[in-house]
Parts: sequence; C-alpha cells; structure tokens
Amino acid sequence: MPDQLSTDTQAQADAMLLLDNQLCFALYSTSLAMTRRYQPLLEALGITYPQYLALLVLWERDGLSVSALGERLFLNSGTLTPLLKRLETAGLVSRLRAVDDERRVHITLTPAGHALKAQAMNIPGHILSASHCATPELVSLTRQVQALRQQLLA
Amino acid sequence: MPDQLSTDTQAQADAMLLLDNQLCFALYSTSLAMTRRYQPLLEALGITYPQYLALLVLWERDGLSVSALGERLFLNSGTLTPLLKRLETAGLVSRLRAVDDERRVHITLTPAGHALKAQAMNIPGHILSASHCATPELVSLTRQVQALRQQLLA
DNA sequence: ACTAAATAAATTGCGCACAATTTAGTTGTG
DNA sequence: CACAACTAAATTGTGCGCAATTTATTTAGT
Repeated sequence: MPDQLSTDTQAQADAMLLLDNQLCFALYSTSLAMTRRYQPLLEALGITYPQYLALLVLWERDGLSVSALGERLFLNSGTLTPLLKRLETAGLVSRLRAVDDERRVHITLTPAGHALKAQAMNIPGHILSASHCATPELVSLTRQVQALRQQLLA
Repeated sequence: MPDQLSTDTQAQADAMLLLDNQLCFALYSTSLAMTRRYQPLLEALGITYPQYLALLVLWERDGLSVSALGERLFLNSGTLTPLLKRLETAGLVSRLRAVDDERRVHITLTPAGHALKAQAMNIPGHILSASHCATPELVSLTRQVQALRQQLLA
C-alpha cells in the first residue's frame, strides 16, 4: 500500500515542521524569555546579559585571554572584542597585551569589577523564583540541555 | 553557630554564580549551538534561522498580521518588520495592509514561499540526527523547556 | 637568519532583539 | 462630530552573534 505509506510519511514530516513540536524553537524562545527576565536586574548593575556571562567567567577565574573566555562562553572574538571594550569603558575590566606573547589580550577585573560580584549574588535567587520550579528539576533540566549542547557542538 | 551558617550561605550563593550551574547559560549556549547547526542547511534555502521560524508559522497558517506572528514567535515589530521586509525582498512573502483596518499588515506566502516548504521538509531530520538523541527524550525536553518559558513569561 | 605556516585579536558587514519613540489609523465617549 | 484614548506598525539607536577578512605576532622548517 504505497499510497498510505507515503501519506503517513508526509504527515510525519508535516508534524515535525510544527513550531510547537520543535525543540530548537523551545530553546530559542525560552532563552530570549530568560534574557528578558534578567534585563531589569542587570540594568541596575549597568550591564547586559552577555556582559554578565563574561563577568561570571571572570569572577571564577580572572586574567583569562579573549580566546579562553570565548571557549568558556562558546563565543568568538567578533562578539567578545567589542563586548569587552564596553566593559572596559564601564570601568569593570582592563584589557592588557601579554608580555610573553603580544598576540594575546588578557582580561582582568578592576576593583569595581570585583565589587560588582557582591551585587550580582542575589540575581540567581530572583530568577529561581521567577522559574516557579524546584531546584532538583532545574538541575536536571540544566544537565539535559548541557548534554544536548555537547552533541550539537560535536 | 552564626559564623558557620554565614559561610554556608556564602558558599551556596557562590555555587549559584558558577557558569556551569546556570540554566540560563545552558539555554543560551545551546540555543546558539542549535542555530549554528541550522545555518548551513538554511543557507542552501537562502534564509536565516529567525526567518525560518517565521516561515514555519506561515506554513501552518498563512495571512497572519505582524502582531499575530509576533505572538506565536514571542517577538515584537522591532524585530519582525525588518525581517519580513527581507523575506519580501527575497520574494517569499508579500506584505499587504488590511482593507478593513489599515493599521494591520498581513503577511502572505508567495508561490515561492509555499514551494520552499518542500525543501525544508528534510531539515528536522538532519537536526534530529545531529542531536544524537531519541525522539521521546527530545519530546520530553521540549515540553520541559516550553513549561519553563510559560513560567518566565507569566 | 629567512620565510612560510600557524595563531590571536581586531575589524567589517549583515541580521537579529528590543526598549523607546513615532506615525498612522481606529474606537469610545459625550 | 469632536477628540481623547487606544491600537498596530514602523522607526531609531544600542548591543549582540558570527562569517569572513585583516593585522600583528609567533613558531617551525630549511
């Protein structure tokens, strides 16, 4: 019954194109919704969401090169160079060429950059409550999404 | 033992700021990784990822207004207007003011826009195989992420 | 030492996202 | 009818994200 078979395959392919069946759109729209939730909290600190991510990395480990920062954030210099210049203009980081290898630029937190961590401490709590979700479920979801990321980047 | 307590609270707050514990970053980086996977497939069709999302909606239901499209995609006119103008320039949609309410602009697929659906049919399969993940798990993950989105938008 | 290959950032150009504002059109109230 | 309140798109300005290219520096091979 090749007619029935081809109708089924067609219906299946059609179902896969439905917006609300697509994981990619769920991720895309939820990530944007998340950024919108962060925006007013971060505006109080004078930074944007991608700038916040860069600071999270630097608060863990200071003095990284642009490319090392890019490996942590999965972003390239085309995104990071202007972002880091804006953080520099804001007085939160300094950008210095390495003396041993002048191709490298190391990003170091200024005292103001370090101090901002204290103000950022209460942000995760705000987002946690906005998610209306228990911590174990959030941890599980985080791990699942991270695993998918590894597959997509492979 | 207030000293010990404050140390614990501090350690917990510190742990929440670790990049790899943050669901927001998992979503952000995975969404970008997903878009990068789509990019070469969509380039063959001459469209970008957000344009693809708009077309997914129109392939389901043609002739929507800009705001109706925005409600489906969770995007506003500042994003959609220029995107739709580019799809119009590409010959995939037409933008027409409604006769009964001239504030509204309705987006209609051209024959080329309709025809592109056939070419897009095999894209979900490519992404599915790149995710190295079984369909039931992807469906479950999609539902979890969609539920989170609803909480964040509430 | 010389130079080709490799590496690290920066730059360029384009397309999103979105807040805030503007323009145009519609509706409700007296 | 007047006209204020409302609504829908479009516009403006800023900041990503990234492919592709450029500039500067280092390393490796001869």
